[in-house]
Amino acid sequence: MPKPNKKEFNRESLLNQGVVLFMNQGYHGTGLQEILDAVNVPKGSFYNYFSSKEEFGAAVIQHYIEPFISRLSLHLQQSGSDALGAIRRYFDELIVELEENKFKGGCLLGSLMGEIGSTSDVCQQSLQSAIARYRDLLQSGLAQAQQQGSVRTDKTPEEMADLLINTWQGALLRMQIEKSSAPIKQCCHDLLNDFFIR
Amino acid sequence: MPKPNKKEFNRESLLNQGVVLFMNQGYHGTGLQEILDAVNVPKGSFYNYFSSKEEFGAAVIQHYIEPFISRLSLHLQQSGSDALGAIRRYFDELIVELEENKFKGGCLLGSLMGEIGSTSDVCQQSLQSAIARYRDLLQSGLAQAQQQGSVRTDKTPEEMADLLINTWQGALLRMQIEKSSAPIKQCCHDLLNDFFIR
DNA sequence: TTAAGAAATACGACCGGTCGTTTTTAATTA
DNA sequence: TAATTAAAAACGACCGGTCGTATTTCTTAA
Repeated sequence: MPKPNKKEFNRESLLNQGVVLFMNQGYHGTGLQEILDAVNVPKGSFYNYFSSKEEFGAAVIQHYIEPFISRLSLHLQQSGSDALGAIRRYFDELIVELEENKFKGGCLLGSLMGEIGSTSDVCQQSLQSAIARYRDLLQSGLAQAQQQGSVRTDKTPEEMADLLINTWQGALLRMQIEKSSAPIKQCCHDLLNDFFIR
Repeated sequence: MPKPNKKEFNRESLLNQGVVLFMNQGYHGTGLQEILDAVNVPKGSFYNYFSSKEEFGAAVIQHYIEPFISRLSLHLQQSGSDALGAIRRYFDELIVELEENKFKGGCLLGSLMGEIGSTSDVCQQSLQSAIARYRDLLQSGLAQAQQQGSVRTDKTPEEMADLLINTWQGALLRMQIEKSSAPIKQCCHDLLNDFFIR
């Protein structure tokens, strides 16, 4: 019989809900009770899944970044000779989704970097590794684009990947308080259609 | 005799401490008690100065941005025919100070945008106006630089000011978790010494 | 100038609630 | 029955905010 594996299901549900609530209300602004209620897991059971809120937060961060890496990775391997186009299409997809969400909550990584990046070592390390993985992928895409001749070669792929990530993060913050997608659109335009090509 | 004006002094002390603690621990991560203890103001007195924690947060935001506007403004009016140089020197100053602080706490605006930008209307508006004032000043500086021939003219000063602010914010977040000034240095270099000049 | 009255501020105790976590009990499995 | 896991109950600490009251400051009138 297919074991329901309720434990793994609950764990996943908690992580999913953690992403949503941490993104909308922040880490300290979200109580465990709120997360547990949303997925119908008793409070006493939480510590069967995670050893503390802090460790849970670190796990939420890793859980959050996974889909983004998968999607960007897919875009890159699909469009063989147009890596820059793949990156453009990937961010365009994100913009569409952010507009659908009415600009509620930008990027969990950005929000948590500011809120607990300096106070929680565990979460800081998780943020570091999440961003590093994301950056490495973006960097490899930009390196491809350089070889394909669509991106300037007088800057390293790493430098450009970092710049793109940082500007994107800042633009997401602006988007939230301006309630407009203009900042993120301009971010992509300025970098992907101007600065990175020469 | 010089009137002590204890009220105004206490109010200022609370705002100063609010900046420090909100920056290091976030809004929800900082209790009123902690702020009050640090400046020796009793709990019951807080609400003679501010009507709620939320309004206090909004006031802290305005209090925070003021020195930055003054400093940038001073740099701009001091260097008559080199507005771009003034902007460069202003950011270089910030970088030095951030390095001295060992990268603890980047920018209060960035942190609070992510944490409460979507949940507190009062603070969201305060963040909006603070950033708008800062952006307008930076924009006027870039416009000067354009007239002086040191900055490209095929982009509007507004667009460049927004890009610089957003990238700077993102770089500050990265700085915090990487514990390195490399992101903010690269931000200034990429924009002020490359993208903005042609 | 002074006395009296009104208003604002100072202050600590305390409110109901929620926080993250631990301990204890109940249920399940071996 | 013994061992393992789930969940309920309880824990102290702390949250933002309110209370009554004591003190100061400001306003007014004599």
